[in-house]
Amino acid sequence: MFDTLDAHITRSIQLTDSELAYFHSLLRPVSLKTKSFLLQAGEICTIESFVTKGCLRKYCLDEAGHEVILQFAIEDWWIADLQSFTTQTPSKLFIQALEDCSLLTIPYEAKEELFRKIPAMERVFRLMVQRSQAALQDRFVSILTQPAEERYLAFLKKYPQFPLRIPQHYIASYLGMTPEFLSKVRRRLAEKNK
Amino acid sequence: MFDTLDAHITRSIQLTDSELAYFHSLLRPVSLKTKSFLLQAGEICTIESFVTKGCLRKYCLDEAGHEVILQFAIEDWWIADLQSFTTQTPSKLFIQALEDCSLLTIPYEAKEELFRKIPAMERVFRLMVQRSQAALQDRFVSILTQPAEERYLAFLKKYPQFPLRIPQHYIASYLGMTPEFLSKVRRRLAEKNK
DNA sequence: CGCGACGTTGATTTGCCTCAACGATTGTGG
DNA sequence: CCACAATCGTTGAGGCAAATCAACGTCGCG
Repeated sequence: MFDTLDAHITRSIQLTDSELAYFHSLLRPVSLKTKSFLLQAGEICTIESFVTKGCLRKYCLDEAGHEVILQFAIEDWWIADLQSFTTQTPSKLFIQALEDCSLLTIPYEAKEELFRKIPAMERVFRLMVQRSQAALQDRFVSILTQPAEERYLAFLKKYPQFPLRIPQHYIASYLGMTPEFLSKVRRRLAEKNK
Repeated sequence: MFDTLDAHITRSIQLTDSELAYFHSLLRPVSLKTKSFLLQAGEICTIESFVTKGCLRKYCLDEAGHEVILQFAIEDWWIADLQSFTTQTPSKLFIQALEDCSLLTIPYEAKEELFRKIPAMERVFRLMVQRSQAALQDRFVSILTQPAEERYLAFLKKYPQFPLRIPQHYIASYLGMTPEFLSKVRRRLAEKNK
């Protein structure tokens, strides 16, 4: 159960077996049914979650009520509203299961205790945030510079497995376009390849 | 010279005087003339810089050669291409002085040594990245959901001092619109307020 | 079976871009 | 210290990518 998570960590730092066991002792397994929410706007994000099975989406709503999807998370990804988690203030985001999920979660206080006992773990999480920052920056630039069709093709190339398990209108939202337009983009691509 | 930087750090962790002195010993002051580059695409980002005086911009170029401004940095901000810095691989970004600047820089190896000697410093930088991540996420959402006029008004409210020292076409790029269009947005706003 | 979720299609609209031209200001080398 | 170029902001005409709105077909599921 902890294997891929441990591999994840030991890529950044070395831990002794007892340190690893201590880390495991802080984690709480959680199951989540399709469409149920791990977090809703207004709540404080009390846990960070590592996905061992299933698929989730993190999104926010604009004033008009439109969803903007900020992240998908599948197996071996972490998901949380770090802003709310770190400051322990109400979130503006939703985290929802798109499939039945199994998670390993760590509560806020446990994570702080982990950092006190094993300061090197700060490094693991720092590098994690840096990677997600880099990914967000790439998306930011692509939205500003690439037309919808190129964004969709790049998405297919980077995450070929996602369209197999994620409804198309969520992918449209992730790519910053309407579901109708993504449908038209796909038709144009299909006609090209005839 | 170190005052605001120290205040910055002690907001996240407590350091002894000797730890602080050690940290200072790792920093190198750098001066930068207007329009000169701290980093150019293709180079490896070897330093992280804390701005004690002046103003810089960080940007990338798309295939068509258009600039996309990712960050402005003024006094008391850090600036670097973290992606390139962390992996020590060639950057795709430019960092350029918009005014004559004074910086406190820390080289890659010195930062690693700092983390080895004072692991708690990982926390300082983790929290820094988290804050910049949150800021980028807000910009991301605003570009996807707000029209140009609202983005500009929100920018003025958040950074009222920036238009006084940053050329307008750079602000347009930061807000994800053309300089021509920002000019038209401003005219419409001026006419409203008559 | 009936309903909701999902994807598609077409008609219309629009926010923003592109391109081109033009003043105003700055700064810099002769 | 002036002249000229570069930088910067503005304006207008025209075009386009993508949004909006509305209707419809198809699944899968309770």
